[in-house]
Amino acid sequence: MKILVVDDEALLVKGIRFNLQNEGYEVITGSDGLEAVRLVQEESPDLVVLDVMMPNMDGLTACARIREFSDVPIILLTAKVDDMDKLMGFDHGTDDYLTKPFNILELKARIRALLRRAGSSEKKASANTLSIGHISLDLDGRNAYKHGVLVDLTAKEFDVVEFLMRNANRVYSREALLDTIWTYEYRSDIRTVDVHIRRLREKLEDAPAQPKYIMTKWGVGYYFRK
Amino acid sequence: MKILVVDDEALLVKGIRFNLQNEGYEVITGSDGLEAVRLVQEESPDLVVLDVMMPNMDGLTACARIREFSDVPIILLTAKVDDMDKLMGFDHGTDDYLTKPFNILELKARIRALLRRAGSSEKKASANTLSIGHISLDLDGRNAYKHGVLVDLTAKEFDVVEFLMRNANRVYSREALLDTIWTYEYRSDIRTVDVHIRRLREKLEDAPAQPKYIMTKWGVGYYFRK
DNA sequence: TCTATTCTTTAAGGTATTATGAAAAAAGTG
DNA sequence: CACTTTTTTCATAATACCTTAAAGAATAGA
Repeated sequence: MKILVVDDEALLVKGIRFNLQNEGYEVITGSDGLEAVRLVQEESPDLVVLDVMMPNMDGLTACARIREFSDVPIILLTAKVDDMDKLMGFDHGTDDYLTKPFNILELKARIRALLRRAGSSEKKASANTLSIGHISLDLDGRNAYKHGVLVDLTAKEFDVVEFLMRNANRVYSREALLDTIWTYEYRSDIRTVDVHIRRLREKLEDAPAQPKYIMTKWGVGYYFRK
Repeated sequence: MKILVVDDEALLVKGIRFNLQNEGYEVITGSDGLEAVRLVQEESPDLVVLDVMMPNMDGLTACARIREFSDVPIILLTAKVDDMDKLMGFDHGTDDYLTKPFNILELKARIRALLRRAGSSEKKASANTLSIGHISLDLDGRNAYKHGVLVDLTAKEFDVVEFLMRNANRVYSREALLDTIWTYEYRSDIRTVDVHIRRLREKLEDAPAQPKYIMTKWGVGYYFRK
């Protein structure tokens, strides 16, 4: 799966590329609207991530231009909430949009959803779950189950446990977790992670004080034990 | 891989150079911000390590200047925690930063990570392990295995055994170990190393009193026998 | 064998890190 | 705008870890 990412913030593009490549996607990048149109023509990617605010040609115009010859799925990134208004009113052929700052997990989720939808003619919607021990996640419904019993997790709690389960047995520092699960430009109190871990243990572990899955690696960080 | 290290503390630069060269990197050095910018232009290194506090031109300015013509990965070294605030905005084009004093292992790890990320177009995250005899390390999870059985190591224990295994058959004095694995400017009791070695033997050797891997070189230091 | 030196082991105190409780701040909702 | 829920922050308690010190064991050299 080839994904085109176009934004004039080089650092952001770099971060997105890194994350998507880790996910197994092929990533090509550009930095303005004209380039976006050209790259869609030349590379025919499977999906496009496009910033609204860009030099030369803005994302909305680029989007419309692309639609003249392709119906590749397009995700727009908007910086200001004001931009949303424009998006809502006009039909530029956008398939989805994301307001900055967003977290990488969210972008990944949307990309997965769009790609699945695009190729849904052949693919069956397989029950999308992730289970380790007595804990399992329903990724579509964003529900968690403990011993098969539904447990109510908040959005962030789900993000945290999903990330840890996807990368079970791998230790992540609080900093690393903040960087990937929280919004990419925000650095909040490091202890926030501890509190989320505690809530998850309360909700998912049989004995929260002696966790069997949501583990602490002393002096390093947290991990989900498989 | 060519790495540029710029810091006005000659001793620190020397230490870093020594360590990176041991790792197989080509190292060039400078001592102030102006020199940093010049050397990036002239030598086009693959990565830059830059101190924030320097004569002539500070690291942040140098970083921004370099970004005008190059997107080489840059790691900033900051002495005071106050400096961190400035970095937090990171519009300087920094890719990573490290607070002094740091230990060499951490710097190496960050360099490895950045280089991998920079050239990640080819590489995929492979199971990252290190095995000698019946002892193996899972570098991602920071777990150790003895005869394939998980053994719980503390953060420092893991650092020590990882270092020794990476440099198997090579003897290190206690001083050398303190310098590389502990923070570089700190000199704690020399016996601390002994205690860590003992714990490692307890956890990893079949017969801790007759070690087969974690060896003593009498009158010199310790090494991991391959 | 004896002595000096170096290494191993033990145990305890201090330090740094994590867990917990509670409450403020922020984000949704109707 | 009031109300609920979620997220973040902060303070304190609990605890794992690291370091230190000191005594005992092993080694090398005389």
